[in-house]
Amino acid sequence: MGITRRTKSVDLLLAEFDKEPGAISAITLIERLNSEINKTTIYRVLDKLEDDAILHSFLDSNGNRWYAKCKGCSKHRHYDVHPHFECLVCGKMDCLPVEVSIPNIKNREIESSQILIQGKCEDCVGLQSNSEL
Amino acid sequence: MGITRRTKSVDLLLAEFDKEPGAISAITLIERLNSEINKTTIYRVLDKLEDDAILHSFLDSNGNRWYAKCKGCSKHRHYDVHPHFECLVCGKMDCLPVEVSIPNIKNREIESSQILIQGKCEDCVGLQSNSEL
DNA sequence: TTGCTATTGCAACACGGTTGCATTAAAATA
DNA sequence: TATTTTAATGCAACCGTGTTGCAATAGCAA
Repeated sequence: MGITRRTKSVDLLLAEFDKEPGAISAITLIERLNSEINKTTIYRVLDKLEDDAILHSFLDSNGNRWYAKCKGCSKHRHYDVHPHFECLVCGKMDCLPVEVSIPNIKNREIESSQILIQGKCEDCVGLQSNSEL
Repeated sequence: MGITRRTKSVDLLLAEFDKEPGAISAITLIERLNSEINKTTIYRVLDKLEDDAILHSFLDSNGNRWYAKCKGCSKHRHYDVHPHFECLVCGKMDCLPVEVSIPNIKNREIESSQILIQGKCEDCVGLQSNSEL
């Protein structure tokens, strides 16, 4: 069941995703908004925004959940075949506008798939790390 | 730091992976072995077996960790580009002997990637579900 | 303005995993 | 074989992310 009432919590959470082009972790949202919204509420609203296909979520390599705005996710089916990219230098996470094709696998039926890529993002790929100096 | 002494815990854990062709979750191992090994020890031994590239680990869609025997993982680098397949019917998890190629992404440097595919496994793909009857 | 009920905050809990520390037991050495 | 060293273990207590139950609050339709 999705969102039926426009509340302060919904507005505040959506505002965070308007500020930020990439994904935001649930933990970060709780840190940023804890003076204004209770964490239980944050989890509940995120859940509903995902039901409504306004956000989609995925896990990072630590098992923590991240949320990002849906682009082209329908209410009935999430087309989340795009990979998520985690920058190991700055920690930024974003949705890659690429499609990775999962090959058909003999005798198996694929329902969904998640791809997490880790490396250096555009901002960090040029930078020299301390250990390389 | 990997394993330096052959202990009961190491033997018991390795025996579990000899019984089972697929992956086993940490939770399952704790359930199965809790009368013989303390859970702290289980986590510690799994960690070391991973350091030694005897096992590799990955997360499922709930953020729970699974372990599987390494085939072709070197001590220095894990070649875990193979996807992991989670059967949504029977819960079985296994390593797919396929390589999925991650395309190069402009201005980014890829260090590693994880692919989790969900669907029906070989044993469950033919079965009729109750809702379809 | 009233009434219905979705939403919220709070406290307590669930659960996978970790830490610190005293004890035990591999295995190297004598 | 007996001794010594120290890796490995068990235990209790803890940590962090997320959930639940319930009473209070606040959208919003009538």
